[in-house]
Amino acid sequence: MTTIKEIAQRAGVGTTTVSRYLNQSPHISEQAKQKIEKAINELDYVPSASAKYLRKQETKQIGVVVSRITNPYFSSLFNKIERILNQFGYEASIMQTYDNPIAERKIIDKLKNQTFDALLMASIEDKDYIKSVLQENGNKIVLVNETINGCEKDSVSVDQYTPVVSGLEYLNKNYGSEIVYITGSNFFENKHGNQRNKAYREFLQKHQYELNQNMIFSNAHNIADGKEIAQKLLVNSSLPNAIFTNSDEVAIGVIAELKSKGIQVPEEVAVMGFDDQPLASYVQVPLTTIQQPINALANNACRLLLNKLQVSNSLMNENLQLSLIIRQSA
Amino acid sequence: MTTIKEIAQRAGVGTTTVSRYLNQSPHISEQAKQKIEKAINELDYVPSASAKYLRKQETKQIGVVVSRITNPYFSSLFNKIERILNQFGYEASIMQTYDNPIAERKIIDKLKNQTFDALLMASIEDKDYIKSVLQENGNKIVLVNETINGCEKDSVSVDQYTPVVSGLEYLNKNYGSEIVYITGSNFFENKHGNQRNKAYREFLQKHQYELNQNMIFSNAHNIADGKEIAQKLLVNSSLPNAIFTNSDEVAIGVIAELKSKGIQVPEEVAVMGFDDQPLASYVQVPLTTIQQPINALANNACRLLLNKLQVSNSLMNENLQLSLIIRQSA
DNA sequence: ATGAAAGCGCTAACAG
DNA sequence: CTGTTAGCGCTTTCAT
Repeated sequence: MTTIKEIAQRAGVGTTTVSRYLNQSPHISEQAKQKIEKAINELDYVPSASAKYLRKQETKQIGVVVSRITNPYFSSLFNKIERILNQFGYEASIMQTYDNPIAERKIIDKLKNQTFDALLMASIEDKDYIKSVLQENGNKIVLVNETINGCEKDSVSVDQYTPVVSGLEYLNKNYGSEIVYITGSNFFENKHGNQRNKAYREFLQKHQYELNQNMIFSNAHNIADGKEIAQKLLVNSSLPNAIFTNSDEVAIGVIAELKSKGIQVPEEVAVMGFDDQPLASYVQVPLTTIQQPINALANNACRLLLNKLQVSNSLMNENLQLSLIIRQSA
Repeated sequence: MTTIKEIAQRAGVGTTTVSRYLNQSPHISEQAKQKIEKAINELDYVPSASAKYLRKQETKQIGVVVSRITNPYFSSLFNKIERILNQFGYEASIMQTYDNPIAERKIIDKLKNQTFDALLMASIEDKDYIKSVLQENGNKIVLVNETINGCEKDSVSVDQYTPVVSGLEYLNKNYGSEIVYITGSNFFENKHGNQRNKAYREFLQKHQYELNQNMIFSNAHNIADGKEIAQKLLVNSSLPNAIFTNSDEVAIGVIAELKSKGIQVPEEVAVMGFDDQPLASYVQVPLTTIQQPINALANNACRLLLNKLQVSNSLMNENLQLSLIIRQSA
């Protein structure tokens, strides 16, 4: 392993000068520069990351926390974030929790142990814990499309309430009042924190529909979960008019299972997705879904983070709005 | 920032003892243990990663290089790799090149600067460069489903030649001899390195079909590329019998464009995917495709890497085989 | 424009 | 079972 010392010796200068060269400090003689460059090339020298980090007490690395990278909403969001952050001299890494609070804690440890200078969290498991971390490290975490009561200033998020109400009203008007509701959270435990769940509750209240536990499904995340829910629905004597899901992937699973049993979508049951993932328009029944403004979300999140880190930037605050995209599934 | 020294002071022991505690060394008195635990909790201490890495000259971090995380083949592969590596005390990070050799070099620098102890490369841009790196750091890189001439022992890969021939023969037999060929590489520059391209060339030769430049498309990677190729095809007076693609995403784009112009798939043009990505069976025309044995690939790659790193493991060498999955698109 | 030297937080001889 | 100390490779004061 080549070190700065060896480069210095070979170039016949001090380590300081090499370090200055590495950090493009201005005051170096052309001569020294040449010799250093030569030595670096000859020895294929790359400065040690950990030595630098230890000394500078910063890494310029940002962790982006998501529940799973296979979810296209998260991977698209990450791509956009990475590109923005790179422009400001930061590097981004995507970290997944697999919806597991223990994995989440390990990632938070990487903030505390200074692997990351800061974290962008697009997914949260243990709100109480994250809240406590936020108390200590308020300027090192930004929540992306996630909220914690009392931490509003650390969060960049789209109002989820209004579009969910619109989606439900759309379903109600066009397909009927029996609407199954699927969430990735736990509907009954998570009574207050979740805007989408709140929207469903209040939609029911407004129309004086009764809350039916059998029409609510929690903890759904992927295609397999969607299939499973559809199977449960299919054992009932009658099908609902519509199904409101929390993610396109879940919707895809629901539709696949329904169609495999000969049920027509949306004629017999309408299904609404969420996110508008890249493949939403290419699946067997193109998805009617609620689109996340991913680019604007990424932009605003990076803007808030850079401000917290006190790096000057000209990022503008973009308007965040979810919109209903009507295709064929509902 | 809390340091080991502060913990030592507060607990009334030396730093060594704290370090021993941190590294679960056996010889510590119960009393010391208690005091250290107390101090750690009170101060919310997490050991600095860079200090540890610098001192130990290893990070237990493995980088997994892919061209893009949004490609489900890569993200599924990464997930499997991550789980395996975790079992052996390593952590994995997914790094994307966006098909850009400069980004690739930056990732290689992270190997040289010791951010990563080793790299698993599922995607390669600059073969000559990677070959030279392999010469210096042969035991720190494993190629996953990529090959470089002369570096066979550093590579774990599925024979791509045979299944491509099978796929082409299948198309030829069922749909006719005019088969468009799409690759993610550059077909005409990359004459020898690519098994899939070689299979196409030899398929043509065997049947004495002529190689038609207009039927070959290079550098295709995603849905948009697929659409674009289909558009080019559509301006011709006659359509080919079939289209052989290099990835399900490209196939999805091709099919979407074709169908939007009223062309029936596979009746008018058959389309074959590649990879068997998770969504392959859920798209508008379920994809006939060639399945990558992702789990086995991940297993064998990790096995080779762990062996190179001299960590004992009981991973068995699994049989690697691509298989043709026939659904509806061809 | 350049160098000597201190020190970032940790681990591992070594000594006891 | 425990502590002292050197040193991993780098940046940064402080001289000159």
